[in-house]
Amino acid sequence: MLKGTLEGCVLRIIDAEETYGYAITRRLNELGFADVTEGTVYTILLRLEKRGLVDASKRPSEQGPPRKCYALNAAGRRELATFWARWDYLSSRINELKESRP
Amino acid sequence: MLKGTLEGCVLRIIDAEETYGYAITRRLNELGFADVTEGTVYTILLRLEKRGLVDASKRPSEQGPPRKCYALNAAGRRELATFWARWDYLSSRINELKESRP
DNA sequence: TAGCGGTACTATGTGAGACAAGGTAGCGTC
DNA sequence: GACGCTACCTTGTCTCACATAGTACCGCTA
Repeated sequence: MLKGTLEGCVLRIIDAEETYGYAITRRLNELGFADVTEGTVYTILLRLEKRGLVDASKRPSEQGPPRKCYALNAAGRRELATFWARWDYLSSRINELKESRP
Repeated sequence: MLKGTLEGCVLRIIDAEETYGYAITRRLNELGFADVTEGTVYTILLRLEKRGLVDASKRPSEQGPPRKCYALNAAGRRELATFWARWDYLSSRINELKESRP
């Protein structure tokens, strides 16, 4: 039902700033999604790329191997908007259920 | 990440009132979870029963076959509490991410 | 200069949850 | 007796999340 939520979060992070897998993982961890690992993020990123929601480009790094930077394109922004709509709807339904008196 | 949310909702509904699969499905639908089907609910119910979170009992129905009524037991109430804790944590993290300025 | 730790990406396999699809059956009514 | 509603269960499939493991670049230091 709420599957694809992590994917939405990744879209949001990319929307805020053009970035890359390793940094996205660190960002998610510091945002409180503690047990999200690189493997998880990279599979999401590849999926997003395959679905044509992000544009990727290689950039040299100051330290370590080159980075694969991702930017949201128009389709990605549309997807993000529908994701938030879905999220708002479902999360408020769940909160209603939680708060409702028997 | 948020998987098991539907399961939590089902636990909540049973916690509010001892009830059965068919009615739970109708309840979820009218609560706004429109595309939840009976098959989905029954698999959740069987899982809950197997995990010892609910107690089941057959009851005759006024119309139609007998109902399998479910009630939350102590373990189920504990599970529901930890589910809400998890939900509160994750949903507020996601809302923070949503509301945050780039 | 070899090794270590941090950065950075990729591939592959697994498990569980959500869902579709289909089947069985009791009961009331037209 | 066919239809429609109630009520349950089974089986298969897809995808997401996650684990695991491997490759490789770079800077530091012992």
